[in-house]
Amino acid sequence: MSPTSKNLPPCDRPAASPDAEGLEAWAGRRVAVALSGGVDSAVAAHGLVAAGADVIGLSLRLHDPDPDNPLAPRACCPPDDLQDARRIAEGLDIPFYVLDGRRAFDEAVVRPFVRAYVSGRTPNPCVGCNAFVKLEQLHRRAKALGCEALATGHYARKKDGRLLQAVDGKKDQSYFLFSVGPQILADLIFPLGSMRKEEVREAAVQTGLPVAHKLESQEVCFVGGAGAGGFVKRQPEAQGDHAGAIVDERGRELGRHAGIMNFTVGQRRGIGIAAESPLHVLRILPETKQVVVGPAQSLAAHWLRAERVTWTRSVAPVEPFEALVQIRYRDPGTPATVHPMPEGAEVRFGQAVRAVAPGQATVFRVGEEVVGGGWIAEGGT
RNA sequence: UGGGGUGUAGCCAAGCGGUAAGGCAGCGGUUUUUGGUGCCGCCAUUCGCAGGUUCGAAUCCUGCCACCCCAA
Repeated sequence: MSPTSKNLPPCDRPAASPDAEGLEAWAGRRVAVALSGGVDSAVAAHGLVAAGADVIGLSLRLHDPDPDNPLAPRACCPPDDLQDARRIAEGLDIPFYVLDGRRAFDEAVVRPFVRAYVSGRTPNPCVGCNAFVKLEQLHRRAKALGCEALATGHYARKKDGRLLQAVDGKKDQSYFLFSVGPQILADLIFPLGSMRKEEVREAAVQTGLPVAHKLESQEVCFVGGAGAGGFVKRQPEAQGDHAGAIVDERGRELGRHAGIMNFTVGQRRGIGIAAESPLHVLRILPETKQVVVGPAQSLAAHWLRAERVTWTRSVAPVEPFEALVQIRYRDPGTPATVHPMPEGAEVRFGQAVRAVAPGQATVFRVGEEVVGGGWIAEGGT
């Protein structure tokens, strides 16, 4: 059978599947809203309140401030934001609860983040945070509170129970949601999915939300000013010597580096070696602590192997299918054939992709639907 | 101490009388709910050193120093 999207299993659509379109449908119904303290979730909450829903605001405390390692000013989900979330809830006159997600966050996000760097991979903590911490915890509480659905400020859409990209391609966050299981996905609402960021911002200003002018978050939330490398170095898992050689593709030593955790595949800056053309990190070898560098063209790859692959539909595909595959956030996607395998998948690209970085999330799309994704284990030409 | 060559920013390197290209590295900013990429900007009052010629020298002359090669 030739690989085609026809090989995807049908989607079993729950009769009461809450879709994002038409918030009016939620009038009089109880809905929880995840409030981060930022603009997006505030507008989402406002939309539901305006639609006449019985809204409950929920926030999650993910980590405590570290006085020795102050957070970057634009980090997402800092503890301070809980105060903003509360102000928003008060302004909307809705009940507001804060859950303690600190332990789950540490176990499911921070520890794996550190382990990944120590073993030469480049983690994306935001994916796991969304799926394993935020949505998991908030969804459970929402259910316990008798809510029919959980709304979030993600830029993503749902249609017939399927996870779709947001209308605003620049802000689309469906990538971060690939590992949200079908059970939770069925109960999610994305009120911002059809809005553009400017419209959201405008709506926040119009309705006088207190956080209307807050900046976009754009840093790993728990990593302080010293950056990921500095944070990792301080962790118990990272004790010991991670320094090693910087070598070219033939294995010749070109220089030394202070620690494997300061590099990621594709990286150019910070290598510190002058060459005729810019050098990029090609591979990181944790066993020998070597960082292999070479010219940009050596970053081209045609396949990757993903592990811990999950599917957004309740029936996982078993046959190969054609998809648009993203290998990093904000990657428009490259045509490829996805071969589902037990616990994983192998992806063969129709054209070269640049810098396949182990540890990063790869997401499989068919049209605008996110059908699944996994974690990059390795890639090659 | 015979001969030849080269000395320009951290590295590579153009310039060969008219007032210091470019690349790499580095630094800063921008883009971005990860990392990275990309993009923008900055980065030699000075050309191994000391004299001289000239209106004017990195470019010409003299001397010195350093390194490289050939060679016996």
